[in-house]
Amino acid sequence: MERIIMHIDVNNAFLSWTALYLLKNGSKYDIRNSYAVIGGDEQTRSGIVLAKSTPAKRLGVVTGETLYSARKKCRVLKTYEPNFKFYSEMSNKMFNLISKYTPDIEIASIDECYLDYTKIKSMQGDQLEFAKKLQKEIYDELGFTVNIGIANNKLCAKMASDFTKPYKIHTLYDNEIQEKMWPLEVGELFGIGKKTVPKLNKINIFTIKDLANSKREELYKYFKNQSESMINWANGIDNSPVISKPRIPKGIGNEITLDHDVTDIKELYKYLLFLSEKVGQRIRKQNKYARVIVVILKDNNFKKYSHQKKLQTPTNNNEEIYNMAKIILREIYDDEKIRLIGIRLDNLTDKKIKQVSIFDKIEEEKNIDEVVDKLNNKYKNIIKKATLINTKTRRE
DNA sequence: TCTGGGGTCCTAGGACCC
DNA sequence: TCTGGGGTCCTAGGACCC
Repeated sequence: MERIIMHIDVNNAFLSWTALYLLKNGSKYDIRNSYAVIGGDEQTRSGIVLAKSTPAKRLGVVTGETLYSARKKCRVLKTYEPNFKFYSEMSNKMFNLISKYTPDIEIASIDECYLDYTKIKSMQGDQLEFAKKLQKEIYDELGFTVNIGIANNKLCAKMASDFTKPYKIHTLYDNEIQEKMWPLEVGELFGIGKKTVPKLNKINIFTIKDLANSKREELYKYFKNQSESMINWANGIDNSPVISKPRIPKGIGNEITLDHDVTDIKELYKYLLFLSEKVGQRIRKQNKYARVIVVILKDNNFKKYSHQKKLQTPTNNNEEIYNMAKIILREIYDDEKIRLIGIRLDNLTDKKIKQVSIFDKIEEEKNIDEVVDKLNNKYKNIIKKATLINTKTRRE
């Protein structure tokens, strides 16, 4: 049977949600209608555009560019800090609202999801009418607009929801692919990023149609095993199912850009300690253990590199994470000027494989971590290790 | 006043085993 | 006169997405 899939995508999510937050807290303005962006903090060297209003977009402001560059395009630009806690509330409200209609939704990110309409069509009726109703309901109940794409698979639904914005519904059924998708530039295709576009252009592929009609053997020379799926995407072929099960994380990582370049390894240790506690807290919340610990560095030339170590015994213990991270750092650090440092826990597993010889010590430490986690949750992170008290930590 | 942070998946090369 | 090769695991890095 032919599937009917919808992709629901919040318009300018962070900016819309901050607009609502401000309105809720007494602001007279709706920043959605002014030259506004959500951006990081230039003082801590995270000054990039995370989301922009439609008027700002019209002046050429793009996501990911520096605030400095955005301001050059729009001198009256206003910037607002992100409020992830509120974003996550709004996100949950939207997914809950959509879930009323079917459990078959896949949460793809904080502001988008897929919905498998196939099974509920007989109950809910025409999909376009349903989409209109859903879109209006989200706006009436929650106050922000979404785009909805309707198609026969996830890829095309996703492409359709991106066509024109805001507050639009588009279809991209199998029989519309040539007319609606093929004329687009190849970089518009989901999965084709900014590194791949120049490579494709070089072999005379400029539109999605060019890619769809390209020769498999020719493409294989440049993209190897990737070429098969690239051609499939360009033809709108995607058989992946809507997966409604909550995603189990494959890895947990945190990284911080430092407010100045650091060359003192002892200073880097402090950040490692901070990061160990952060990822430790998160992994224990998931009830998982990590087999692999990765340390990530970025130097002042923006070169990123990482090293990892596999553990004998998986861990979720702060002290163990920290100690291993220090060992890895010592191995890779060679007096570069460090701009960013991160820790990632990978190869997650459910159970700890117990090693009797050191078991007692670990259990004891683990209990301490758990007590601290509870207190942290209760008293908003007032408990910090002594060495961290003087370490500048950044807001989310 | 230059450039975030959270992920996923893939690839290539080396080590190691049989 | 020659020195396999498949399978698997591990690691580092890259591309992509929001």
